Amino acid sequence: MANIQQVAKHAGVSVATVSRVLTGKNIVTAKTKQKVEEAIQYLNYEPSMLGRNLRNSESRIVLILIPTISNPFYFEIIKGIENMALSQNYSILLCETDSKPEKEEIYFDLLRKKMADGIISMDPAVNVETLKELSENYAIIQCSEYGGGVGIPYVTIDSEEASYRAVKHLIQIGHRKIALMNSDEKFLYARERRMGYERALREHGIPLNKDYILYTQELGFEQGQLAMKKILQLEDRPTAVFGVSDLLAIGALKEINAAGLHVPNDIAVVGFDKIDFSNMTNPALTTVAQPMYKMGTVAARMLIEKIQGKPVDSVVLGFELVIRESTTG
Amino acid sequence: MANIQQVAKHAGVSVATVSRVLTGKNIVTAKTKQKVEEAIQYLNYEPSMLGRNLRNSESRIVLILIPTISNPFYFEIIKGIENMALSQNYSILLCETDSKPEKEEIYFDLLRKKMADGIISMDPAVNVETLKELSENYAIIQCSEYGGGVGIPYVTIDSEEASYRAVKHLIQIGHRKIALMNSDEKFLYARERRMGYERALREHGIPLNKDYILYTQELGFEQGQLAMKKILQLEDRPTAVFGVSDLLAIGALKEINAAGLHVPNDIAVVGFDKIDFSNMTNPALTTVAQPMYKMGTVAARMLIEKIQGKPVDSVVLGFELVIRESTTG
DNA sequence: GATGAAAATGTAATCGATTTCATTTTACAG
DNA sequence: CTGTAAAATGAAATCGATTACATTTTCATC
Repeated sequence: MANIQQVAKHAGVSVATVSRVLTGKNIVTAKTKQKVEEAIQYLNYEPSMLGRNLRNSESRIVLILIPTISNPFYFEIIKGIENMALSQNYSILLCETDSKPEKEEIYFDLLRKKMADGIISMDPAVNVETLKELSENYAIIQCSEYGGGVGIPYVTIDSEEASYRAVKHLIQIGHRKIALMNSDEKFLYARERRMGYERALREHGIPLNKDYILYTQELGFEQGQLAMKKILQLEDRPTAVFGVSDLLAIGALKEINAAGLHVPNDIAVVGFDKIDFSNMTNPALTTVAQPMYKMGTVAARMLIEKIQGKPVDSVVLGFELVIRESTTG
Repeated sequence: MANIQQVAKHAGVSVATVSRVLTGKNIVTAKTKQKVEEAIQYLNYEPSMLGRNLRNSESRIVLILIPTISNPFYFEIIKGIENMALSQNYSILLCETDSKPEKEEIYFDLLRKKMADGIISMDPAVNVETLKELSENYAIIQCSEYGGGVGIPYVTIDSEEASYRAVKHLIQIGHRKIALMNSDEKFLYARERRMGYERALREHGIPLNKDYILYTQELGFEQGQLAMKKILQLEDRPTAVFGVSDLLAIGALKEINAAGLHVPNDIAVVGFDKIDFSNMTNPALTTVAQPMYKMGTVAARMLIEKIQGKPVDSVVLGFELVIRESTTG
């Protein structure tokens, strides 16, 4: 509980000198340095971030905005962000918005009140207006999800292409009746994924069937079950389902099994994200793997550069189709 | 980017008066209050937590120590902690230790450097010595996991009784050959759960079979698969498996399915924790539900009271056995 | 209108560090 | 031994709030 004053006094030097030893930037005689270090040892001194942060006008905390902590999709990204942040002496504060503006505001306020130095937003439902406004004065990066054309740097993958490749895979193994379980198209990624889906069909001369496209409010397991229920009731039942999240696809799996049908023999299933659980289901899920860890580290680096006032450019990363039992038996 | 000085100047009052308006504690004339509020509006002023925190010698941040963010078991607890913390104007910093002392130290340092006001530890592998030492000067609560007899307040459930009830359920539906997939017994909860298992067997006159007790390094899916592989190779194959975490049980499920056996007809499975995914598997998992959200709110309240210097007592919460398809078909 | 207590406001110290600028010490050449 | 430039150190301002204490204002009462 000692402070820098007491260390200075005990070492017989000024606080400035102690500070120099602490930050290690300025030159200090080996002898005085040792005196100071002994005093630090003796008093069990730990520099207070409160004082340092005030003086430096920084908090060394970055915010990560996610809609919900329950979606494992964010795990690897968060790990990536965290490791990069930690290596630069930043701590991360995980902010669950529940896609509610009120909760979002709590965290925006943290930024305004200097409790945080920047934000990495992964919430597709984020208020883009406010975000845009904040980005004029604060460091903000969009990760994975992004609102187009607002001038906020982002890191993401090519959703359209990823979706195209997933559907193309289904077509190549013989499917022509392919359902799409999509998210609300107010989200850019949802529009892009539908476009990829349509492009694959078009390219293979498969006519678009509106009944095969379903929209869900959220990307969770229950929504997947519900959507699958509807699909199973269609007269001309699809032989394959592409869900834009693994949780949706896992919900579909469960529902198909419950109906006494077999995956992939009766219906093949493809997911999106390659969350840990996509490998634990029965059968294991074919899915699109985003480079999540990488995405996290890139986002963190971009944010820190933004905080330091450097200019940063948006980044589009690659992806990979992981073929497993739910499409190939 | 205005500070309190500028607000005071613009409103024609002293900084003390502005501060009084901000904190709302001291009495200020309606007229001056209005002047100040107008100035705040006009200058777009937001009080800096950096200044406030230094002056108040607090950071209003609490740390949550978890071994890994990938285990969904922690979700609900975290939500509980977060909501309670938020309501008291605290923010939470999620700290993944990977059960590594080095990472743990990073977060302990945050506490020592006044970057955090307290810690809720959910890491069973935490260094209890250091924790004990820290608890003399800082606010610390153990949640869910705890090292006994170190004098740090904790909130948990009665693991022995929960385990006893889970095994008793298996016995009641006719099983006598019951395997236990347990965690390393260096953890108190692992010892308690084995004791509950043994008590249930003893009470029903079932002799203990050492071969039926397996130990895993971690509580993950892969460890569950591995353990199940071993169990399937036993000469006298068990008809039921009790895993001390849902992830272990889900690993077992997958492995049983892969071996062409049926759950629960060939082998019944029981998990522990009632994570979201325990309901998404095929079949849905019978499991022990811990009151996770409640546990989180209680832990947070205890921590905040500790921070405020109040004395706090440990709490043991109830649990519930959730019977689903993996034991009853 | 004077008086005094209560209410409102202001002044200045404080929290704990960093950093600019001034001063002292060191080291080396002459 | 002296002079001087460079290196080391110190004094004090600063970051932005809160608050103890001092001072001023208000207002009921006589």
